[in-house]
Amino acid sequence: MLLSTKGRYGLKATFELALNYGNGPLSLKIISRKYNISENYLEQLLSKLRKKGYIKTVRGVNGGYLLALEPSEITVGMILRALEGEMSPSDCLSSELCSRESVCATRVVFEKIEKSINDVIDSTYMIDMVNQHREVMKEHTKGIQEVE
Amino acid sequence: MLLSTKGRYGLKATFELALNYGNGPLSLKIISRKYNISENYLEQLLSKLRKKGYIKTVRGVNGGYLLALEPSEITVGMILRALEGEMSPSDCLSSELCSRESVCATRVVFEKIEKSINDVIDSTYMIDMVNQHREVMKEHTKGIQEVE
DNA sequence: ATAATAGTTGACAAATTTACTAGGGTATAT
DNA sequence: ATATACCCTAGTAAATTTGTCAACTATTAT
Repeated sequence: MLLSTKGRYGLKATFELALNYGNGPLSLKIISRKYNISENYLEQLLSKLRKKGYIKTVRGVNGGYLLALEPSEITVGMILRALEGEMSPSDCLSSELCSRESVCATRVVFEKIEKSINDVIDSTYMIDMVNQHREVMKEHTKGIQEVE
Repeated sequence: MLLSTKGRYGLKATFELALNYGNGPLSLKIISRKYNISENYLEQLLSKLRKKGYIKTVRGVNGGYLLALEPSEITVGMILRALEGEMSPSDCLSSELCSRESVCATRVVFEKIEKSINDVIDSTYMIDMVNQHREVMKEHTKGIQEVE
């Protein structure tokens, strides 16, 4: 029931872009080094997000990636679904494989789980993550020297 | 982000035992045929549940599996965790790998997702599934002949 | 113009997990 | 005794995950 690295890496990278929002493009190299993620692998993930229109790129010297929308317009759910597909605990919710829709007791449970996950990821925006992070950082550096 | 068949099959089988609660053991053969699950595979799953003390067995002729607890004492979470491990969307929540606990913004998101999943699965008992199922069946058979 | 930087694409492969299968062993009702 | 049913371990084929690699294309500072 884990998210794969796709969703986890992709969310971290998108958060990083949100942190940097307004300061020009951030290169793949910088992001991948900061989070210790394979450059080429992360590239594939960001490519998917670009195709969805959540991020955009600037090529050439000093190029890199930027959010294509404001941090208040991008949800965790948008990112995770782009990279992981539907956040559903069971195939039988999305496909037509389940023949006993009206009767299946486990289906009802899976629907509840799915709904609870979606409630969280669709109500959490990049801006929320940024604000929360800055709040924590403020606490954290009260008297502590920290290199991020 | 799918549950594997372990969790799905195991939950279905446990639900079946809950439906049958009070009526003696139910054999592996009957359960696996009803849900179209490999007999040997399901056996391995039920073995884990037995070791956890959620179900018990009767060997020999007319033997089979029974709930070891009442349907009101067994949660969906108990079954899923026994078969899938912790229902956590990210390793960094359970392991010590994550070095930036206090600062990691994605961690906060994963914690929220995990909590929402746990809220659902720990508050849904076998008896709830049975009651819900019987309710649906009652509706469903109003004027319809159905063979379950 | 061109060197440096950066993104794009597609093939490929190691590692891991999943979903079984096989087969011998043990207990029990008849 | 024996048919039935659970118990246990090992193996394994397929799928998925998690990358890696290499060649290519595009942009821009100089």
